[in-house]
Amino acid sequence: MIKLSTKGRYGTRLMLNLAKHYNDRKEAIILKSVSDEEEISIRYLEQIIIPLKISKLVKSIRGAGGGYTLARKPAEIKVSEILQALEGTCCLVDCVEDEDYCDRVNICATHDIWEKASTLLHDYFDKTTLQDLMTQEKKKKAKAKAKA
Amino acid sequence: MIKLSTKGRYGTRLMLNLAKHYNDRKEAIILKSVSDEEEISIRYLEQIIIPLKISKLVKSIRGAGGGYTLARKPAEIKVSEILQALEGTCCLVDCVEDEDYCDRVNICATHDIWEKASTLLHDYFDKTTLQDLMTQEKKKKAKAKAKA
DNA sequence: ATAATTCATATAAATTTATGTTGATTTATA
DNA sequence: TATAAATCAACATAAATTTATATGAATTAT
Repeated sequence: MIKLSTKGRYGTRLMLNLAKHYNDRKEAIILKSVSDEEEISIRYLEQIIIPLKISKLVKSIRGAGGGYTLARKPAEIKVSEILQALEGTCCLVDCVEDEDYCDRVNICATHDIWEKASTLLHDYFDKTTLQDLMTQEKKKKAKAKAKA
Repeated sequence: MIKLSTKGRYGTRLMLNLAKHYNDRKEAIILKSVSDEEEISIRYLEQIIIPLKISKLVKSIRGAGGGYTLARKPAEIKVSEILQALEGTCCLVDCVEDEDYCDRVNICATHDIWEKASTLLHDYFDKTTLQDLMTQEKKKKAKAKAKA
């Protein structure tokens, strides 16, 4: 499997969860709440949110009544930014990002297809925002409801 | 990083190497030769080639004078087949392949974007064959030579 | 017989994934 | 001002997976 790490997956769900509450009221959300709703260990979420904070995708409010909020509106946060913060890059292989990684780069045809594939992924994630995810989720829920 | 495993990377190079020699003469190629040319541990190649054999992408000839050959012409072997054999799937996340993996599938919007991204990747690798890679490599080498 | 080679398993090292612990720091609020 | 709630920080541990090497058995051409 070409693997998206749990950091990337959980981090995106974390951000989507913050996005949902961002719509309700702009209160700070505590990780415990995200942990309960998304069924992800709070200890792991604590590790995952650090790079999201460093990349200024979330803001933290310390102390009692504190928590986290999105730093920007859901429509202004791209999935590519989330993955960039968590995975470092959208590339499939090291040799795409770091040309010095392997001295075959200039003669290796496989390098080119991993690069092209990485671009396909990045372009897709770059045009998908948290707002898009919320819209999509509403659709899905309506569909699931209609089915029941 | 959305990571293509070394199995997938090395396995594709292994197949491309066999493809190159398939053109010369259709002799069996020993892994030692692939190991030398691609600078990949022969022990690791031995492990990687097993699933390729199981998926009938390569044929093995045992004993002295033996080795491996492609089971079909390079133009008839898709990169998607190689990755399928080595990675099990082209999917980015388990929940795309196995709907029972997570009970949120029907309400989770992130599932949908991983699925869409997986499809993008698969479609691309499905239209790329070993022959395409060889053509691409010739181009690259000519370019590198012209530059020098 | 011998040497070359695949085939099969075992082991080891590295990384990812996840949880646990302890405590410091900040801040709302009673 | 004391207390509780929450982030922040720095570890330590452990399970699972990936990556890689090691050893030897089985097969076959010469």
